[in-house]
Order: sequence, then C-alpha cells, then structure tokens
Amino acid sequence: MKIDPNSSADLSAQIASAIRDAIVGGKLIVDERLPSEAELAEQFEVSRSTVREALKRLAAQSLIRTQRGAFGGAFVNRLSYEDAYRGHITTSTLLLGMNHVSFDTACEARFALERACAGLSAERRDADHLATMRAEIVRQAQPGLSDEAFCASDVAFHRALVDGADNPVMSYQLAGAVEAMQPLMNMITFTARNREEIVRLHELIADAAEARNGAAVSTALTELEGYTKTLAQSVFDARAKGQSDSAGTER
Amino acid sequence: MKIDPNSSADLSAQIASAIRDAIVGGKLIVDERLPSEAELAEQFEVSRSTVREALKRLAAQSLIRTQRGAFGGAFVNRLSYEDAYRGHITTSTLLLGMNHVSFDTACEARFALERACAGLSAERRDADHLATMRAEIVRQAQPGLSDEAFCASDVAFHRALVDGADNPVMSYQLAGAVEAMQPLMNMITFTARNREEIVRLHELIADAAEARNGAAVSTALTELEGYTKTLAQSVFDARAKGQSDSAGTER
DNA sequence: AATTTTCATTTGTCTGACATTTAAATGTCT
DNA sequence: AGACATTTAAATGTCAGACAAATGAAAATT
Repeated sequence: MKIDPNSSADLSAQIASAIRDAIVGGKLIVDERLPSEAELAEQFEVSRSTVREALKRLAAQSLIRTQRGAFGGAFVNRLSYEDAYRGHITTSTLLLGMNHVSFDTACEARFALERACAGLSAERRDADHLATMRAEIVRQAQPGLSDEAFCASDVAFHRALVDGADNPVMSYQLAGAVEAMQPLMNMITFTARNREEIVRLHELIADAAEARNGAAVSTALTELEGYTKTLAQSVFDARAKGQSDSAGTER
Repeated sequence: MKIDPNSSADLSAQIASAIRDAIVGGKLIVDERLPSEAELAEQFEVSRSTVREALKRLAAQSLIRTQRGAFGGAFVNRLSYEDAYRGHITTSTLLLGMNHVSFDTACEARFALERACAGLSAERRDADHLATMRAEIVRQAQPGLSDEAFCASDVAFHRALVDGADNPVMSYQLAGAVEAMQPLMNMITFTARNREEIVRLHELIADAAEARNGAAVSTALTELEGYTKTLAQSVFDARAKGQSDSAGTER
C-alpha cells in the first residue's frame, strides 16, 4: 500500500481509498485487524491524525469498526443488511430530494420494481407477511390518522409485500425505491376519499397475495401506480394554480 | 444542534449524525456553507480534530465537499447520480461478497429486477442503447476474450438494457443488482459453448428490444436466468466434487 | 483456584503550531 | 479608469505531542 504525497487529493482520502480497495479486493478479510493507528501512520508516512481521518471515512461506510483498549483497533466489518439498508435509504432519499426527480419518474421506478417482487412474494409469503399487510390496512382505515402516519403505514405495507419474496437481495435493493418515496408522498394531503381508494387497492393486493396469485398482485400494483400518479398530479395542479393566483394578486 | 458528551458513542460520530440529520431533514440546503471548523468546534464544545473527523465521515458519504482557502469551507453537496452509483455498487458488492449470499438468490433478484425494466426499455430505448447492446454482443463473440472481459461486457450489455428504460431512478437502483453480480459471475469459467448460448440469448434480447417487444425481452431474460443458474450449478458441483476428491487423497 | 491488581496497548480527545490554498482587498502602473 | 501585480486574511490540510479512557492479558494476592 503506497500513496502519492504529491497528488492533489487529501492524504486521508488517498489512504482511505487504499484501505477500501484492499477490503473490497479481498486482501483484508472480515474481522481482520488493521495495524494500529500509530503503525499505519508509520507505514503511510503521515501523522496519526491523518490516519484517523482516513479511518473515520471508512467507518462512515461501515467498512470498519473500532474498539478501544489493548488488543483493540480497527477491524474489517462484516457489512450487515441492516447497515446497508440504512445507508441505501438515506442515499436514495437524498438523491430524490436533491435532484428534482419528478414524482412520476420515482413512482414509475418504485412500482416497476415492486411488480418484480409480485410473483415471488405471492408464491413465498408466509402468514406473518400477510398479517402485517392486513394490520397496516386496518391502521390506514382509521379516521384520525395523520398524513405522515398514513404514509409510514403505506411504506410498512409495501415492505411486507417485498419481504414476502424472501430474497434479502431484493429487499435490500427495493428498500431504496420504496422508502425514499415517503418524503415525496408526504407532500400529498390525502382526503378521506383518497385513503378509501388506496385501502381498497391494498386490500386487493393482500387478497391476491393470500390467494398466491402473483398476476393479480401485479395488476393491483399497476392500478395503484396509476391512482397515485393522478392523485399527485391533481395535488400539484392545485398547488400550481394557487401559486399563480397569489402571484397575480401580489404584483 | 446539541450533543451528549456522556453518550457512549464517539463525539465525532454524534456530530456527524447531527449534521447529517440537518442535511437530510432539509435544514441545510444544497451548496449552503457550514460554519468553519473552528466555529463548529466552538458550537459543539469540542476540539477542531473532533469536528474534522465528523466532517470526514460526511465527506465519505458525499454529503459535503470541502474547499480550501479564504471563503472556502464545507458545503452541502448535491448528491450526483454518479456518486450515488459508485457508492451503491461498492456497498452491494461487499454485501454480496461478505454475507455468503447464494448465487441463486442474487441471480434471482438481478433478473427479476431487470425484467421490471424490460417493458419500459423496449418502449423507450433509443438507437444508442441498441447500438451498445449490439456492440457488446460482438465483443462477447470474440474468441480470445478473457472470462473477466466477457463478464464486464455482459454487465455493459445489461446496463444498456436497463438504461434504455430512461428512468434514472431505476438505473440507479438496478446498478447495485447488476454490477454486484460481476464478482460472482467471475467465479465461473465460460466454455466456448457456454458463451455461444449466452450470446444467442443476448441476441434474442436485442432483437426483442429492437422490435420494441417488451414481453419478448422479459421471456428472453427468464431464459437467460435459467441458463445462468444451471451453468453456475454445474460449476459449483464440479468444484465440490474436486474438493471432496482432493480431500480424500490428502488425508 | 478464584479473585483482584497491575500494566501495556490502543483508541478518543485536546492543544497548539505551521503549511497551503484561495479569493478578496489593496496597491501600482499605464 | 482599467488592467495587472501584490498583499493579506481566512480557511482547510497536516503535524507533533500530550493526556484520558477503555480493555484485555498477565501478574499478584487471597
């Protein structure tokens, strides 16, 4: 492992990169201990602070964990699904929030990917998944529910559907698409009539899942996609109209 | 923004968390400048080193960028698709590599998600996407190609298919599933006969995309999934047999 | 043998210093 | 007045050295 002290990049970034490559490339295996900060500083010919900054970068990506005390140090971390989940959702949320992705684009992606789970989920879902879906439907039908809680329950419902496919890789990949939609959905205010229709479609999905009918799940998802899009459209239209009205009175 | 100095967690992690929440929560907007390290140190009542470690954590997630010099500092970064891509692929690759996900599970997820793109891609793909697919097929048919290069071309082919859906959110989400499979695929040695069959299926996919026939793309993908799985199975079987043989002679 | 104490090691944090970069402010010349 | 060169202040990047806190191993004690 060697670095170029003349490069324009920060030394800590270069060092982090070198160690990251070693981990990703399999040269450092899970639970293996890295040299101590002092030793790394000597190896890379930098100060301990610089090494520490590099290690913090890796820790932020859950690539290493650190332990204090004698026989402590930095260890290559086994990346857990939970850690990966969290990071993936954060990144996806920011990506959607910062890049003015249209609601339709995000929505289209989400439902297309979710339909990819429909068949597998109908086939493999267990009683727990179904129970979760039913429970969330009940919650969604409660009258006093806030819009945020309604959206959160919506996410929980769909996550149960996705998890029903019993494929952790799919659950992980889908997490980004499903959860990152929540802030966008939160921009919508749902009328009682809207919620009724969404609950109806969720029931359709749950029924299809119960009957292990993947095609029906898929069809219901498509219908829900369409309804969500028109709902968002009407909300945005109303908002745009409100904007132009107030602009008209202001000037 | 306040932190708890009595918490078990590192101060730098707490500070990073606080700033991260502010960014994700929209309290800090894109391109906004954070206070200088010295000011942050004062606000959080920690030393500058601790603040720096926190900032490095955020930089590792591409949440901020730093600029030196007067009027420099840390700025909230607009998360680009490229940055998110890279991170997503790295994480997905590690996740698959470190958690002994079965080849079948990963393969199933990849093709299920890819089929989710089939319809949109057939509908929207432009001439470039098709040209890329054709070009990669030509490359894959070349006799001298190494297994690694063959796999890389395979990834490029499928990425073109996914990108054809013209939905950046899908491209981003799919990147993890498609690219992270490459190391797994690299464990397979492809005979000339294997490659022939894969090229044939790729041609089927390209033909279907050219004809804007999403259903045919989907069918071909399913066939390719099946072939890939049996191929991997035979390789693993052979390897297991070799293992037990050598184990038998060694002891 | 079990328990306690000591101890060396390692990370976490702080302080203070200097180098480097950068853009604004200032000065100078035409 | 405008173009160009110089200075300067502010900020990050890096370093060195120190101490605190944690932690498990080894030694000492009961």
